[in-house]
Amino acid sequence: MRTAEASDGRALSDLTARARIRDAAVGCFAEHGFDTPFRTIAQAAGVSPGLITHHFGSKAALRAACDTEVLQRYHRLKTAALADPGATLTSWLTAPGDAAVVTVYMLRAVQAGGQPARDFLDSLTDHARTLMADGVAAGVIRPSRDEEARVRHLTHQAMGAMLVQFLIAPDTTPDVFVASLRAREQDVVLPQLELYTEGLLTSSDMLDDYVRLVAGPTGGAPAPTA
Amino acid sequence: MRTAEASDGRALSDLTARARIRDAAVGCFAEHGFDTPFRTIAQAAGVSPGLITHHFGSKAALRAACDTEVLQRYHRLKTAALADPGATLTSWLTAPGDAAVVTVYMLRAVQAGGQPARDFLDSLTDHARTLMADGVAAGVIRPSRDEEARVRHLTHQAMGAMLVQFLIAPDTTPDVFVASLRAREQDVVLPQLELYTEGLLTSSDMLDDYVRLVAGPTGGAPAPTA
DNA sequence: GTCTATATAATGATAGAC
DNA sequence: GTCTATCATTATATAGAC
Repeated sequence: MRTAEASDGRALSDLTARARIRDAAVGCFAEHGFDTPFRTIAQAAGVSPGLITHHFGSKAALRAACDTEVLQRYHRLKTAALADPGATLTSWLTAPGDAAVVTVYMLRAVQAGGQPARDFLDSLTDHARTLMADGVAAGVIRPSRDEEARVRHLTHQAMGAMLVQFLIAPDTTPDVFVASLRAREQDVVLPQLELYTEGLLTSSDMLDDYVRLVAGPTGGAPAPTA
Repeated sequence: MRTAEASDGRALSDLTARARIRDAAVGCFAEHGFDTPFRTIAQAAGVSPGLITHHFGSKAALRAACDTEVLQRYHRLKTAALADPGATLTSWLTAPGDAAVVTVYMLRAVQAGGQPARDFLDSLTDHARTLMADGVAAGVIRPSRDEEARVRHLTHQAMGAMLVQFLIAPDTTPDVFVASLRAREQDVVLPQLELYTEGLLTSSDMLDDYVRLVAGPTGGAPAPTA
């Protein structure tokens, strides 16, 4: 008899052992990193270490299963947040509980690099692309000469700044980390709002020169009028 | 007979064995990460693995010696670049050779987190602080309501974006990585110049609200007039 | 100072009993 | 399906010969 595999609610303790191991691994990976030994994961799942290998075959396969699980949770949280107009991107990414685990897991995946890092960053970029396009369409965000380059760069920049905050923070639980992010909010929101509102440079000479030099001869997009 | 310990020029092959091991470790750590086994480092240094333990005692001590060495190289490169008015910060960070090793080593140190990450980021922030203050004094950079928060945030953001580029790039040598950074320059310079020149938002409402809400009651710095 | 050989510890993966 | 016991690998650190 197989119980439902937590297609939505989750948190039920009567799951398939495979699902329980996977969820325990997601939690351990978020909390202690991907080098967490099988013994720790098995203990968290309430099973023996050998059973992990029995169900997943190898550590790489377990990691892959956790990656897809976290990506699914991310998309669930994303659609739930899009339905709530009051939630900003950083507000729900730093919510405690499941969102905190997803956020820290993604940070650790980016930290570890490789294809999983690219996959998670692509998902975040997809998210930012729609938000950015909506903002431009609504007139609250200035258009760019290269929208795709901008959304990628801003996503990498935002994720990178968050990753740096994570890397210099002491080792804690996901909930404690996102709480520290919110606590230090004033240190980042003011500079960020200044930058997004007023820019950094007093003159547009550097941008003008660059556009004339690089984007000009190749027939780049015309300068936005907004 | 002890030869000079490479106080400046370096690259001499007649160094103390300890220095040769340290330099080999710096190169291996930059190229293959801090998990490089002793065998690889010993082979690169032309010594036996046991000699590493004999000279440094433990792997943590070797790592610490490499950290201070790289920090010294960074400061040497920094002062050399400050003497050259034509060099920008990213231009000499992405120069091939010794600068590339220093850059990638620092990226890997930040990736690994902990106290070394904080130390390297502090040095980079110190560097940015003077550049930013000079720019504000020269009138090319807008003043901020909180200069210290801005310099920290912008440094973390810039380093974070570079780190993300590094983490999603395929494993290569430091020289190849910084070359790829320069090759992809147009993907990041245009969005960055747009952001630094024009900002992102069309309205200053969010900033005004935030300043009134948070910085106002606590007697924050007045809005810059530039 | 330097090397060879070894001790020790930890981990992922395997084999077989229940 | 699950567990216990074991294997094989890897890496750091140590001991002692030269």
